[in-house]
Amino acid sequence: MADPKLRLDQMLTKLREQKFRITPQRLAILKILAVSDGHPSVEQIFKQVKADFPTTSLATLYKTVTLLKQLNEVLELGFSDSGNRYDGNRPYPHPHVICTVCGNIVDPEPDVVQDISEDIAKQTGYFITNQRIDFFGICPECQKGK
Amino acid sequence: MADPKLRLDQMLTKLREQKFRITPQRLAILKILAVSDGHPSVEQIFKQVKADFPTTSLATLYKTVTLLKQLNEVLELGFSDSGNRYDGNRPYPHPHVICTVCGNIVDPEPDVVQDISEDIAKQTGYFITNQRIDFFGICPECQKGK
DNA sequence: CTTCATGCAAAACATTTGCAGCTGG
DNA sequence: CCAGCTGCAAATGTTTTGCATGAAG
Repeated sequence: MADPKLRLDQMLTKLREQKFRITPQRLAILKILAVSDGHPSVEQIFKQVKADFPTTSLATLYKTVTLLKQLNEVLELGFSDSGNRYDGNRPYPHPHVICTVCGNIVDPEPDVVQDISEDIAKQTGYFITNQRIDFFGICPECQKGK
Repeated sequence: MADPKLRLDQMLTKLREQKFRITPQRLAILKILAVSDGHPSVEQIFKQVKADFPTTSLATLYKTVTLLKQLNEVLELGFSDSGNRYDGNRPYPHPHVICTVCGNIVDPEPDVVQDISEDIAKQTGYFITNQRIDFFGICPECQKGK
């Protein structure tokens, strides 16, 4: 995992470069996304943000996350059947392994996944811009619980 | 692509085996999912279904799709930022290539993607049950249109 | 006939938006 | 200062649900 402090600085720099304001609300959100421990949901981020800066609203959280997505400073994992999850620590596409029982999400070592975008592009004629690779299963903890 | 007539028969057999009723509404939905041309959305399926059996309601469509998902006779591609898409022709996990402009979805040849589930399982300790591999990009048609 | 399926309308959710007022730089 | 940000509340869009009616087997 990238150093959270470094990531926070990178995000702040990006905002300043593009003349976006650093508000206390945004700072509180950035701090949590820089760590992104366990790939939090909006609701989880919201809870933590309120501990840091209590008057933050959900709308602001959504707006900030949308902004960071546009700046490519946060990776959104969209799920149609539950809240989306966020990774601000590694904001580039990478595979995820998701527990279908407790919802925990971990990153496997990247080297097990070869990048086949080029093969796909050659074969389909698509100009590939992004990818999403998810594995679903049951984490070691939840296997024990059976 | 699997033969649509064969797929329809397979689905009907599965329903009968499990004592689910074959209603005209279900039959109309199954016919469309057996082809699944272009991986239709609920709205697209709904439009086609109504052409075949006009009194079908959206609720019934959703209920039927939910049933077929449980029977593993349709694959749902969930997207958090737009309607879900469905594939009843190949109802097992396989990679998809999605145009971010027009929404078209195609299946690449499966052989370009090696299955790394086992490596992932070994490395993370997760018991892997499912996977989802999506490539996003711009299809040949939409590239022309630029 | 009896049980299951349908269709309507209302509910449930996550997310987005409009806008008046506030505030960072 | 004042453009951009916040927070509230209302709107949105998709999917689910409760329940009375209808039809499959």
